[in-house]
Amino acid sequence: MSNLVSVKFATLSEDIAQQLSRAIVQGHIPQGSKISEAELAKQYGVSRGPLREAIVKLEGLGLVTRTANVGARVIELNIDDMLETFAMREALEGMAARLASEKMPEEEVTRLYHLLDEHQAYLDANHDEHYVQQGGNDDFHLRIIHASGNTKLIRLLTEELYAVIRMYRHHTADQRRDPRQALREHRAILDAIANHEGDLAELLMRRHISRASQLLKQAMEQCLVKP
Amino acid sequence: MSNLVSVKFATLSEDIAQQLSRAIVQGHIPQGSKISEAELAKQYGVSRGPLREAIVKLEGLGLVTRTANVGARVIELNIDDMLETFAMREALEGMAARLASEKMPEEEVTRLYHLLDEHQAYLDANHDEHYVQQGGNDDFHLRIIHASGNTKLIRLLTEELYAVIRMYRHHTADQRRDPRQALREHRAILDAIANHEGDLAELLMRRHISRASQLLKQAMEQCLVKP
DNA sequence: TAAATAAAAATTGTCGACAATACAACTTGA
DNA sequence: TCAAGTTGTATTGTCGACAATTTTTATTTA
Repeated sequence: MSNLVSVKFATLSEDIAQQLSRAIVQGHIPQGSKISEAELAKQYGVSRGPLREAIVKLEGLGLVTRTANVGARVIELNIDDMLETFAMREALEGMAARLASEKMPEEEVTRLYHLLDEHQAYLDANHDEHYVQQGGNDDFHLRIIHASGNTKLIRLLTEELYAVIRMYRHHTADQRRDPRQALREHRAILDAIANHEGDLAELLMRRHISRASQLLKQAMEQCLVKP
Repeated sequence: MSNLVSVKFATLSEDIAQQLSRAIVQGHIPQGSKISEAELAKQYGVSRGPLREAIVKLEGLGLVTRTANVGARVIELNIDDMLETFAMREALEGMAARLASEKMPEEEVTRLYHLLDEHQAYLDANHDEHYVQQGGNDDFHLRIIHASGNTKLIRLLTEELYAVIRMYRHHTADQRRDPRQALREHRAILDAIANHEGDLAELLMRRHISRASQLLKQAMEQCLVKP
């Protein structure tokens, strides 16, 4: 009986999985900590069955690691793992950008240009304070991913990889020291997509993500924000 | 109490997940069929608990889809899904080839050349009958993937994506009509890796996989081998 | 006959209890 | 004192039973 709102899902298991995922991503359950079934079950007011099922799902998402007869632990963030994750993200989002440049409808291109204009305006108004776009519908990357039209790719990126990616964002200090640069890169990517230049869109997206991973790496080297 | 050998895993859940996975990939449990918890539990001689856990894992692997209060169904293979899967595979294995060209040790390069020679000899001896390399240690692709050194990439490709990919291989007729062409492509990829030409290795791997998906598509259009 | 409703059966979701395993503390013997 | 073995406790793995939901079947009505 802990968390604020318990959005009612169809089953307890889904509900718990969702809550646990958020708790881990946002650091309420610290990295490397042990997941005690009995404890969490009592905490969330359910029996161990659904909770266990939720943990198995989290293992599939890569948020926890499980060992037989020992239990589950929250993953620990480190630079090597981050680089690995971002290498995969580079490959997959690059492909998404390529596909998007073939399939994105004109209206969505227009809407995305408007979105970038809004971001620009935000930066102008807020003294370059970087905008947070964590998974909302106004996240440029998510829009590109969805425009790829590849449902499997969408699922993998948005439901699996992004859980870990958000975790890295949450646990490291504000790494975007030059949000205008990121915005310029977004605009270049969108230009390529608008012109249906798949190769270029992929290239630019990969560079963009590669650069982000380097920035994140630097941020992690300086200080890993401990929960 | 059905399957031939029940390799003893640490937990029943792992054991069942493994067996179910094989049964689905090999078509012993037909596509689109319903997974009845009670029935399978009796069949494998376990209670519904571990079996349920196994099903949740299979859902994570994308082998079954689950809907609340209704149950799990084996996925149904179709061309669109196949193309989606192979698009992801193209992106990820392309990245793997790129990384492998940076990290693969000389000895492994030599061993892989020998492996390709063996394949060549096999084709010469067996009248171009295509060699089956389903997930064994002599699978060229798996060796490249492992040489990438990216553990997350390895896990995703070998444990998740390849389950579905093997399923497509199993359920479609012999699609490789020109195994020598595939071998030539493998050799070209390995050449690029040996020369540490990451860009080229990635490009060639992507072309290779793209070509394979086109062949598979043609095979599926002609006849989907029903179980 | 067909559609709509209600009862029944089957299946999934959840729970509490027991068994098996792992880890810690303690004892024993050299 | 230290190593090995033993016991005890805590945690996970598994099970069978009950509750909730869906699907099927039977019944009623237009």
